[in-house]
Amino acid sequence: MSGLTERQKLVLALLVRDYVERAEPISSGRLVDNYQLDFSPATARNEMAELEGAGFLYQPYTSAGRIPTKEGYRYYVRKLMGEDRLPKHIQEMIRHQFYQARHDVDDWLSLSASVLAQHCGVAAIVTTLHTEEARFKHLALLSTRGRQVLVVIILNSGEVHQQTLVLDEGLTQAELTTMAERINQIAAKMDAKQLQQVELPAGNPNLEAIFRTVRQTIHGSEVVVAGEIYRDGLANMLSEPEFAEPHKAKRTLEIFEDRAMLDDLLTKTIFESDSPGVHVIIGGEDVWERLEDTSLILASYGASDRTMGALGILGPMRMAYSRGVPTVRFVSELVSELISESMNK
Amino acid sequence: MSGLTERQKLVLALLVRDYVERAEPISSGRLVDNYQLDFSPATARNEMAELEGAGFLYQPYTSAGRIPTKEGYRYYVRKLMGEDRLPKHIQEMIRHQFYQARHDVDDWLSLSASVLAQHCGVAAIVTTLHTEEARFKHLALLSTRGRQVLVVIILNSGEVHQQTLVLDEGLTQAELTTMAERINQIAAKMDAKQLQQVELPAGNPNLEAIFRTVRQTIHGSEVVVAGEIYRDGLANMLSEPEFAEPHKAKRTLEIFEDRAMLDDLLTKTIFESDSPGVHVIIGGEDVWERLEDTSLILASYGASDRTMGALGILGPMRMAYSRGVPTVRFVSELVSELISESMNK
DNA sequence: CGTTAGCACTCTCTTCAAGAGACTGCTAAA
DNA sequence: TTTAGCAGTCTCTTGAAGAGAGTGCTAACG
Repeated sequence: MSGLTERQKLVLALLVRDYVERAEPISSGRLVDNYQLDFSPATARNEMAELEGAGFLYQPYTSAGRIPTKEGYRYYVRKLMGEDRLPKHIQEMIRHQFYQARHDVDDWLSLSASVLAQHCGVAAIVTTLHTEEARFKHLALLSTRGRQVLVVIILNSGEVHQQTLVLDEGLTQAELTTMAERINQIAAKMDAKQLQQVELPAGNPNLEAIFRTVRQTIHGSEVVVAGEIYRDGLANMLSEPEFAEPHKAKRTLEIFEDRAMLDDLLTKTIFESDSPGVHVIIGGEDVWERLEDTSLILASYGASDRTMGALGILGPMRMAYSRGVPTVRFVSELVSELISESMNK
Repeated sequence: MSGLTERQKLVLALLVRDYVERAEPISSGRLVDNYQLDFSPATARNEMAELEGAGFLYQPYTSAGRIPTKEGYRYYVRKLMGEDRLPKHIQEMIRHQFYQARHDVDDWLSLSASVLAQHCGVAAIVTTLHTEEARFKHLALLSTRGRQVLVVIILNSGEVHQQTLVLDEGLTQAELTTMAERINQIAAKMDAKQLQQVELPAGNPNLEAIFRTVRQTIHGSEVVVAGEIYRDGLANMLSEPEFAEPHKAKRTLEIFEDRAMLDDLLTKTIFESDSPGVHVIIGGEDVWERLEDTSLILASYGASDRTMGALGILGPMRMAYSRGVPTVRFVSELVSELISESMNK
């Protein structure tokens, strides 16, 4: 589907780069001038019209320059940006900052936030994680065929467990729904220990069987929960022109303050994704509505293969991805390295 | 010096109240109307002119309404505001929020921040404190008379210790300065333990005597250091019209992110002040330049007589002091109470 | 056929002037 | 001492005009 010509890719890449820097719609003339392209503004205009058709650019109004769309940024990050390492001298600078700190995980983490904020000019987040016993949230019972029942259990984390069960006697869907309702009330928010202590009315083998399933599911489960959150660089963001309107700034700050939101975000991207490395979330990826104009660059850190938390940056969609991605990657690797070392001692 | 007539006080109080609510210059007509005063706008104008002369009000331009000055707010808070308790039903609401939380100091503190932010509509800060061993920062030696020398030692906290010492033999100021210089280099940033391990060149009784003084000073000293900082309600602030200009919002956010600044602020107001209770810092009290347009309401909390930290709110100078002061007081008392109880168990 | 110069057209942004509106300070009367 | 009345001041809004920036289209060019 990558039906873009090389020149179109070039135009898109340069336009994103230029727009990130200037925060103003980029015109054909400017682009050709600024990057000494060997074709004329008219040609650039044609390509830009093409890119607009493909959904990568838009004009704020007829006859203004172009601005990348969400899709434009995504294409840029995935295919055009390249995977540069952070320049050596910056790596050294950051290493130095870490070596000067006290040798203590807490310090490294809060330093990470500060370093990320400083080097990327946006807001930074670092979270620690720990696992917590799972709690029961919701149960649904679905009759499938004969005495077979599909048991769906939802944990407080949102995690879903499914299991089929064969009951002693067939029950109608209505009866199953009533029973599920009952269990939902009894077991609301309980953890494994509390569930163990529930005394069921005797003489209902179906109820007992289902409840046993619930107990087993919760018992074996752990839920990843964010612990501490370190934040830094909020003030940076307010320098960005996109936050000139206070209500936009407010929205972004609310995201930044909303632990539940951040937890969800980090869990979903870092822990439920199978691809390792740096994750870039552009404009909420059409999942998180509130992140409409916001982007994040996230990575996990930890000792060897054990993930201990997530770190990254948060900024306007017009963000220097080509700087942010290598920086986040480098810091996450550095912190992981430091933690591993300190654990081997 | 309180040379204001009763009516002037009334006008000032109402004007502050009204301005806090409306965030616009208040005119004589509006004031009389809104509060059904039994004198005419013309009279109000005369009083306002008087109050302007006294430095409590100003006009943003000729023939606009009036706005309170820093001094206006201070007078209001000190003399006019009254010392209302928080209304019973709000007290109950807040208590409820606390009783629903887990019974754990960390939770109480982060909850405090959230409650303060919510009820006062501004940003909230809660800090924990712990004492830490003092470290050496700087030494100055001043020759006073004959063999008498004034030893001035500065700790890392900024705390200053003075002591006079009588040396074996008189030294010139130049010699003293050199010696101080030498010690400053050797002992930089050392704590008591490190100072103990320093081996001095033998045969210099003066040096030894002075160094002994340094050791003793540092040894007995502890320094109060802020630990965790809980913040909440940042987003609230951006709703205030004073933060419509991004650079102002940025300045305030920078304060909020600047741990060193907050430490200094809290230490100076809460711990070096002798008056207990709630402290109101209006417009930086001409000490902290960066707090120019900002006000804080702070109080300490802790079990019985042991201060464990500080909490309070931070907002624009146009802040609802009459709501903030009782709220901060109540929350600080409530947290103290909860902590005391939990320690007695 | 792709590329490009030229140009008409569109839309925003700035500037300026005029007028409305909001308050004040002053004067003179109550 | 208080207050009605009023001239004067300053801001804010509105509208129109003009400059500026940039595009899309057309037609010419290699």
